[in-house]
Amino acid sequence: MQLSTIALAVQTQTPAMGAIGTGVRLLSAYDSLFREGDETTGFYEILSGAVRAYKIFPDGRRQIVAFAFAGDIVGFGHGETYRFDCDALTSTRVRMIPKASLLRAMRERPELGEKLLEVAGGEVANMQDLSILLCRKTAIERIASFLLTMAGKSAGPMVGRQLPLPMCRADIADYLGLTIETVSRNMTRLKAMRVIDLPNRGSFVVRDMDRLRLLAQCEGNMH
Amino acid sequence: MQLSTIALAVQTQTPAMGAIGTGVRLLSAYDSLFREGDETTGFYEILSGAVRAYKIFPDGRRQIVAFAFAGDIVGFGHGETYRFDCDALTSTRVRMIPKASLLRAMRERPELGEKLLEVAGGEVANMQDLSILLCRKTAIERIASFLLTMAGKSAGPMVGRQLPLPMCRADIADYLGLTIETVSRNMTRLKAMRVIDLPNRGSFVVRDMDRLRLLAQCEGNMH
DNA sequence: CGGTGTGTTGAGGCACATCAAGCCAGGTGG
DNA sequence: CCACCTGGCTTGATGTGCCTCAACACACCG
Repeated sequence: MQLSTIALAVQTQTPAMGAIGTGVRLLSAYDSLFREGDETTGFYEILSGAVRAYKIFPDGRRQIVAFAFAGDIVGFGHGETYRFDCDALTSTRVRMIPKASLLRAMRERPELGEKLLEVAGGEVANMQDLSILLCRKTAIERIASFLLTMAGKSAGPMVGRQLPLPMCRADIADYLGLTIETVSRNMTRLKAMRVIDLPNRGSFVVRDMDRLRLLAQCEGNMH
Repeated sequence: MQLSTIALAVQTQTPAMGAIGTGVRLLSAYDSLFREGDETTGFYEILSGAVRAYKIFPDGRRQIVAFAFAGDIVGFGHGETYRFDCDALTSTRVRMIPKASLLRAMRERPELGEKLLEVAGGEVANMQDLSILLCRKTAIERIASFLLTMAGKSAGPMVGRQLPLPMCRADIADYLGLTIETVSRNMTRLKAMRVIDLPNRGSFVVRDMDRLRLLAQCEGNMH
């Protein structure tokens, strides 16, 4: 299943991490990046595609903790071993940044440490938003918020254009703390309200950004 | 498990931090440490007492993001300005660590940066656990988890002894994403089950640690 | 063509929210 | 010392949003 991880020893240059990263890996859909309990060998910078990070409970419940897209870095927030599973949603390229070399680079360039602290801070902020979303918002508010952030992820105009939605309903449900049925119902509800359109699997269109924002902001229809 | 988001493993006695801190402030109950939007002047080490960090929404809803106790450090995960309000639960002493001096120290001793990065990572992890708690657990599971972490916070034996519970029901409710009524009902339910005891306001006793653990682990009574 | 996996739609139940009293300890003033 | 108030907590009755269970629609594939 997840054997096709071809390691390419390519030195790609991105502004983010410069010359630190070395190995680039190519993942197919649902290939694993790392598993809960694995030793944390390093961080991964997503070059293209998308991944999901999640935890599975003994009783089968699953919580997707984050989606990450091109430009994001995953692997933070773990100690000696990874605390979550992480795998690709679609065909994905990642660059591995070994922990050791990151620490070495940090010794040489302390400003890098500051930068990383900032990144970590942003991550914390995201998680706080997620917590709020999960316990203070209704189903339709959660979906609206989710679609809004998904729209924000892709470059270019956000309205009236097909935007990628690379994850399946089950992934969305497990991220938002809902069931697939509730996700489906509220998506069609948003479609009926002419706020979004669902032309096909794997993409969506924002038709009325203002109302989408309104719904996401908890102001929408809480009577 | 998921409590001290802002709270971290940096110990008071660490020589690293020791010489950095300067001003000590004394707060009474509900005195503010900082407010959302304030410029981040620095971090605070809790010397004694306890604080809560929270966000208030335009519609009045409140989400407590973390509680922090003696030995914890708050103020991480913010950019130029603080991302949430923070104030004391009880009489509390804090030591302020100015941001500038921390950055200076980081340049001189890069290993400090590592430590802080670890700390930030732990914070992210805690927030992820909180997300899981908020959307995958039932009311009684949330309360059990909460009491378990509260028990873990205080030194000494955890069973059969009065443990401090410095926050009111409303604080617990806003942390766990429940109402005060639901918190109250499930606390008395745990008491009726002889898992805990509630001798008086501001404290609780663990009577059956195994069952408390079981309940917290999502295994408890999910039919 | 049936088989499978993903998404949609419908009916009914349950956990938690909401609304509303009532309880109890601490404080204050007569 | 008691009457009264206040705020935090508990308990009860009722409503509702989401879950559960179940069937169906549809695309894809051998």
